[in-house]
Amino acid sequence: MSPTTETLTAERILEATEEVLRRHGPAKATVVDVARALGVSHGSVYRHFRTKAALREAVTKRWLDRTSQALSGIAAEEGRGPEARLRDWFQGLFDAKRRKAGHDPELFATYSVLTDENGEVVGEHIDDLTAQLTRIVEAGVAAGAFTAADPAATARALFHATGRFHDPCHAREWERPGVQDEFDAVLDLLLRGLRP
Amino acid sequence: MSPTTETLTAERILEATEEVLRRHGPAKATVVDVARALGVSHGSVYRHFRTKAALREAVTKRWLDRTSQALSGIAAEEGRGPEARLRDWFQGLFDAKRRKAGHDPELFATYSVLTDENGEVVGEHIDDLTAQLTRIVEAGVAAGAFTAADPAATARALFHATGRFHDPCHAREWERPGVQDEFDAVLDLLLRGLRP
DNA sequence: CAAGTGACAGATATTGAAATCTGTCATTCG
DNA sequence: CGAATGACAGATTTCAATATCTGTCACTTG
Repeated sequence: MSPTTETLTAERILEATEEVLRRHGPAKATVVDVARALGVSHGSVYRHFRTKAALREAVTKRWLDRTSQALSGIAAEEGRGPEARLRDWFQGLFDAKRRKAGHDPELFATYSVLTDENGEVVGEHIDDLTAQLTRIVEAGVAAGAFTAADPAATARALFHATGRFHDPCHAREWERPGVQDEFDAVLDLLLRGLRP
Repeated sequence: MSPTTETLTAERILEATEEVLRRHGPAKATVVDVARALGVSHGSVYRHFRTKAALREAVTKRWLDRTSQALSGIAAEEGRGPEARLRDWFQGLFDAKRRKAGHDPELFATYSVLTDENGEVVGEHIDDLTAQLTRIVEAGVAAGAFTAADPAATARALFHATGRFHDPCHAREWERPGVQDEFDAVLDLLLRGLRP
């Protein structure tokens, strides 16, 4: 509480962990490094996170939450037609991923490792995204622009069918010329399939 | 040429290499192992394959060719409607992959490593598969069952949209309950999109 | 007494020397 | 003479010793 000593919070630890991951990469980032970065003993870190795995999981969750928040804006846009909204949402997802992967490949690789080891958290994130998608599909059905017996199932199918354009395991292919055309072709086909 | 000594052919080397890969895995399979398995010096192997990478590439190609051959039968089936043919083809692809991944995960992992390091060969294999798909789409268009301005582009879009059900990087998810439903949902959506 | 520490045991990672492998080529073998 | 060999240099991998890390906990500190 003194002016020079900030209290050690979970939030501060997460920030320091992100920084350590950015600097050292996922393989060499240690709890000791995090503690060093904060100027505390590693025992203090364990007071806030039971294990190293829990710490990494929390960082992963934070990162994924940030991404899905960015997209929720498009999902909520009420002004445009359902087709345009759906297209924009997927384009927004694709652009965000591609930008991250292209701009700082090492950091992207770091988070790919983290997501690989935290299937549970990733699953929740995907549930989050498909919930956003479901809302768009439902709005489309309500407006008579889409047909979907089970909007949630349809949303999941849309998400799976576009995996090539947002799943990290395809990141290498996002830089190839023509990916945007491939994306458009897939989305055209899917949107045709949604029409009544 | 003597009864006990077979001549050393590329074919025999490829067979021995597959066996060594099966036994030792991709990381520990060496050219020396292959030569030992054949009872020759490793120099002889280099007479048929310029490098270890070329040898592994040839094995990869053989394996991929076997898989695409198995599918070409369905692609050629003239008796059934285009929708059923398309569905069967993708179901055949999915089943084949899932069976391999589930039955011998280690061997599947071995070939996943091989395909990762041989992007070129994999690309040709995918061209092969999309060519089969293109034929099915074209037949559907000719029969008036499908609409597709550019059948080859549509075939590629179909292949991309179903990646989750044949791309090795999703192999972990193939054992989950409900995958078949997800597959059906995606295929339903795509088939709807193909209809005139 | 709540927040933080640091010594400790067992697990994991690093390191550098030794072993093995890759790819070449002059030589042998049939 | 063409196919096969095995010794070789440089690159890569293995292995065991050494160092570091993880997670705990009795203890200190403000």
